[in-house]
Amino acid sequence: MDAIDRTLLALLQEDATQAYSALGKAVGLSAGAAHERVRKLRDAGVIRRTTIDVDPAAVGGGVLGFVMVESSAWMGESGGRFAAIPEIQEAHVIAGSASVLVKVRTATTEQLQDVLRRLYEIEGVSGTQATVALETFFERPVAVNRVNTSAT
Amino acid sequence: MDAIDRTLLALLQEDATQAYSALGKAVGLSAGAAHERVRKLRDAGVIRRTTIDVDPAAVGGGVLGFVMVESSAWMGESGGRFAAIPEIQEAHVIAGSASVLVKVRTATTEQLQDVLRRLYEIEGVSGTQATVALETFFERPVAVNRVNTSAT
DNA sequence: TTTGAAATTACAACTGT
DNA sequence: ACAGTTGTAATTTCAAA
Repeated sequence: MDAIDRTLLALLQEDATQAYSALGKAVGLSAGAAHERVRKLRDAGVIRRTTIDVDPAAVGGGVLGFVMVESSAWMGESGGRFAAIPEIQEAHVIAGSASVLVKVRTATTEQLQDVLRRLYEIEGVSGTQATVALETFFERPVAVNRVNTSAT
Repeated sequence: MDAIDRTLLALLQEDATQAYSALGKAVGLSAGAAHERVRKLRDAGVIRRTTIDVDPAAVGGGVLGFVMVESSAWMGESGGRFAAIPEIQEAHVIAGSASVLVKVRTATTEQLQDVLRRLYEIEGVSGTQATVALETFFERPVAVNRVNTSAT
């Protein structure tokens, strides 16, 4: 994991369709060498997968909400219950008064309310505190150009 | 945007490296037809880009925090100030008591604290309320298999 | 790093609805 | 006109020297 690897990651985050020859040129390497580096990053799990970025509004996810879920019980094993709600894009166990923070995308605020209803059906959930996003400044991939602390 | 398009989106979210022949087979179309549909989804902006999913922990982003940023002024034009902090992965203007919700990834909690310091340097920011994620249940792409409301 | 074969993409012209 | 099929040339991938 040196500076070249991080540059490759940043370039692929921007556009994963570009050819290895272009990647190699950008970092001063041959296409084969760039290819080999990317293969190793994949094997090491640094690159989890190649995917597409879909416009949420185009697939019925124009309303973005965050919900603080309060609980009266240990929620550490409840991940599957949250994952069963497709509108939930992320779910994190958090420190603090609430127990779980979820990120929700729906087409309408009515559907967001319905997600709250389904959240209450999960055992241990004792309350929710929902916030609607009025505007998204940005959503971007993890920054890779930073002093590294862990990893190979 | 019919059912086949949504299936193609879901397949590409899972693995954007697969060949059009495989995509076509999965939806009962020829490789050329699948290619044409994906091209149109790209042109329409439904597919914003092809990218890689990088493991945050491998690039110094093992600590995940959410920060509610309170403000004493209109924050609608401050997006650039937040974007200038690379550790911030997302920033949303929200309804409610706080003004902006940001998602932050750092290597350590000390670095998270330093992000808070930099947030206070943004004009109008009057307070922050940070929460650390103890565990991430899941983070996944937007669900595409849903009744569509907008779009072509 | 370079090479070369295999696979894939991108782009035709064509067909049917 | 529109969406899909088939065929083909140009790239690209990927393993091996």
